Amino acid sequence: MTQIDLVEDRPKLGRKRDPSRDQDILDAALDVLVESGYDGMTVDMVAARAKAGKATLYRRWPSKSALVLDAVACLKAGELDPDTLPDTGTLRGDLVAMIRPPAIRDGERKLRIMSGMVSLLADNPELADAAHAALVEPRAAVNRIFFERAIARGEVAPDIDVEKLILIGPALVSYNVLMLQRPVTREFLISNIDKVILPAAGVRPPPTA
Amino acid sequence: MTQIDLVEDRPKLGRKRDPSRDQDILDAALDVLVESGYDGMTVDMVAARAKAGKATLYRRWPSKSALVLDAVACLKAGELDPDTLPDTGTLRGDLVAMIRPPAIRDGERKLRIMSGMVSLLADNPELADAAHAALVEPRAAVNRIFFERAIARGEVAPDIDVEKLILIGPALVSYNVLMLQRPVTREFLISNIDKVILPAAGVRPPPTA
DNA sequence: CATATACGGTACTATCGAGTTCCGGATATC
DNA sequence: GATATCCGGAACTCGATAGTACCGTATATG
Repeated sequence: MTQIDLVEDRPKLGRKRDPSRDQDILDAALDVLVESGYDGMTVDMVAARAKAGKATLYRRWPSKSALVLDAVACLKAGELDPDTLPDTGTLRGDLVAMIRPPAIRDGERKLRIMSGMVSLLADNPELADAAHAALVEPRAAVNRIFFERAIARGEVAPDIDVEKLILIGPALVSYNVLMLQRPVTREFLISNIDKVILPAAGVRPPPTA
Repeated sequence: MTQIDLVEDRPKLGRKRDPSRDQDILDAALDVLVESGYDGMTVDMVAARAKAGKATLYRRWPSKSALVLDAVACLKAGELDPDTLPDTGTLRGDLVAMIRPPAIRDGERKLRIMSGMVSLLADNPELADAAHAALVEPRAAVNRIFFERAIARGEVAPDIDVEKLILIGPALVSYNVLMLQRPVTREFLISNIDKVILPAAGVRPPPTA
């Protein structure tokens, strides 16, 4: 056996690598990705946006694709605290309570990140996994909590297909934004809840006609 | 006024342009677009696939983007004959009757064409319009017919939001394929109909439990 | 204060792809 | 059969970009 443990060649001398630059660069990468898509984005754009030298980027990531993968993987959910989640007592109340301008903006941003990579996902399982974990699953998890609460309350039947229901909202929004190129408005989200999600969940009358 | 009408410089001499090559090239362009996405596709790939010279392509279209735009715009619906459409007497029957392997394949192909261009649509309204007309609208039109028949039969209430309901299916399928990277199966489509679309339309019991 | 490394920035190399040009051969008109 | 234009194909130009090398400067250890 060769010495495997000391492989981490940590330099003991010289200036230290500034860890705060990492996040700046990853943020810049996501910004550029949103604006230009994966193919339209250049490493120089990212460096300029982060006010960093290109060499600094390549000192930390071996390639553009590795940088983007890391940027997506490090994208935090930021809305998944079960404590900060609304709990209004009704399924509709919970779903509607999630509609707030910052959440809408965040969702649209994530959608554009996704759209900038869609054509890569097919032949890049790593990226597809990272994208799913960072962009799709967090929102689905929130909905999952709402539905399980509703089941526990007896508000919806326990045999509903939760995994399907939690995807209706994201699917409608993503189709609306990416395919139809329409903005996401509060009215749109409310009508999704009242006209599609709640009927599919078997909740009788949308409280407001 | 200058002579505007004779601008069409039709050559009267020499070999004629073979119109059948047009469709071959457009088909090849769509194939490559599906497999590689807009940015991954090269004009050489398209020429090779169509067994054509690159010069032949540029004799007919001024640029790669014009070629792709034309390829998408010329993509025909091929399923919109109101005569060949199923008419089973129930909304569910009509929707289920549309589930056939060729239609599934066709739908997935259109979806991948769309995904190969998603990031272009935002700053290319022409392309967005062409994509919508060729890829989104034909399928929506079919569903619209089914829902309007159902309303005429009294099967569903006349005040339902048809324009929203006809998009549920496409939205669920596109999310399933593009975001979740899952295949489109017959069971998936059936469950979309029974668990989401029909409840949203207010059709009481999914005939099969 | 000497050494080693990180930093932002610039210049460079190598590759790749859009678009052009030219070729020999095929096919049309006159 | 002369001429003009098409065809598939190959060679070319030119701009853009991933990745590398190096600069002068800043900051850490010893």
